[in-house]
Amino acid sequence: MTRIAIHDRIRGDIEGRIMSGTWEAGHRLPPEHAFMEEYGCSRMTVHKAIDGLVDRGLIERRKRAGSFVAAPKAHRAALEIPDVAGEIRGQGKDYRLGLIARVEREADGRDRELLEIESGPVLSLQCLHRADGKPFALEERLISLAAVPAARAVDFAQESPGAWLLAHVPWTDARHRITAIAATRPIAERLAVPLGSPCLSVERWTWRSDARITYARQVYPGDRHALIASFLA
Amino acid sequence: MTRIAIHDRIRGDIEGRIMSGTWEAGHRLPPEHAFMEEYGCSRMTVHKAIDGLVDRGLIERRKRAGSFVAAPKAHRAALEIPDVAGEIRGQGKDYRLGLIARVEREADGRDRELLEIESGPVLSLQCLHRADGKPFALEERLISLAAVPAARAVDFAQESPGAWLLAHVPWTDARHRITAIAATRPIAERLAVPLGSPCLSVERWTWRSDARITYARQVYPGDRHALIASFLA
DNA sequence: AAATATTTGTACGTATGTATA
DNA sequence: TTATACATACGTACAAATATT
Repeated sequence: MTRIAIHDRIRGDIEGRIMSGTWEAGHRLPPEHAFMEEYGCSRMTVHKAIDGLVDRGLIERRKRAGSFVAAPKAHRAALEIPDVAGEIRGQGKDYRLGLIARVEREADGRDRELLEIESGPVLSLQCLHRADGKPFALEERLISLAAVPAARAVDFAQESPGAWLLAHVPWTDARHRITAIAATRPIAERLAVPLGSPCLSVERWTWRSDARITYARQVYPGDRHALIASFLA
Repeated sequence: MTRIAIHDRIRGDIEGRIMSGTWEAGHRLPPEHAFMEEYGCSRMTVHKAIDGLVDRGLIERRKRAGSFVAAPKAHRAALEIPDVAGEIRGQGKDYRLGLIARVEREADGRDRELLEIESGPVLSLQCLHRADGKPFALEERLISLAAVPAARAVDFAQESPGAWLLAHVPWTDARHRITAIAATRPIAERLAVPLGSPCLSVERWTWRSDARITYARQVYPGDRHALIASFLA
């Protein structure tokens, strides 16, 4: 029983040698032929193993020259940005959604800027996510109704906009901007924190192909929330 | 001239149909045989094309059942965390490093906790990164000298600890924690911001295999700095 | 409950193209 | 210029998992 695929074993072996420091950045790997012999497999199989490492940025290939251990890049970390509802429930807490405002309108200047659209109808939402009754995050969201007409019919008092969009709208690109801000009066009141206290602001722009779908800004009380990012292989 | 690889073309075509919404989440793709005929290529080639999409999480495969468009997962974003010096220079600004404190000592209670070590010598550094003369970030760093003895000999008044470690020490894992904090008095003074003003705190723990290498905490003035994370394919 | 057919998973060996030290 | 080493693709084969009959 070939419990583990040959290419996975080769990949793992190489990865181990890189991670352990045996093969440092810039080290030239043996040519694929050498692995063929070492593992008694075909070159395709070796190639596939290395393919995986190239995808992960651990190895760079240059024709004629060979395959090399890549120089460590700047730290890249994978930041999980789950929808707020899922995050709260994942902590075993009771999630409740409060819809503060829902407005359908023609895009005004700010809407156009944030959604990068010329014109068109937008849905503007403001809501407060609560965990075990306590304010958890304040969310401001713009949805381009031209891009997502179905959003008109959704009852966002029941379903959080993030969760609904995630489930119904595929995106091709998203960009996040994370800053620390001081709580303004409306934020302080909604989140029940002192005026001016530090808050974490996470803004997200989401595209599908070249159309902006939605803009969201979530504000968390700074002392009660942290974003965790893990090393990205 | 085969300008573009067949598998890349197939992959792109499928990706397009998913992204455009033509194939929604849960949609079953035609079997690999169908693509063989459509593109007049071998199954290996089709398989490789789909492999790429599986790696990116766009498609899930089940034997006998087929390949399916995956449900969109929670957002994962790639957070670039370059070393501060590189980041400042990348913005075309003049980088200067100020070493505030450098202490070599036996690990005290807090050191042991942050580095997850029983005991041993540590190097504690505090420094201020400046961009065009203005305070940019305050860094507090602990290095386990048992794991990185070479750090003893480095002149961290010349080279930023982040850059040196990145270049000299391979890591296998890192974890980041991002929060918003209020500037304490020492922070406010070093960064030249008002006491209590919001700051972005980025903490990082770095491992090699199972040994903790270093702990770092960087504090940025909240209104002058943002972390940018892009969608992770 | 068991047999069958379908579909993906892995790997082989071969061939030819391409960039480059 | 040439030999090397990666890049792509072919066709074949059998294994593994699982819907369907």
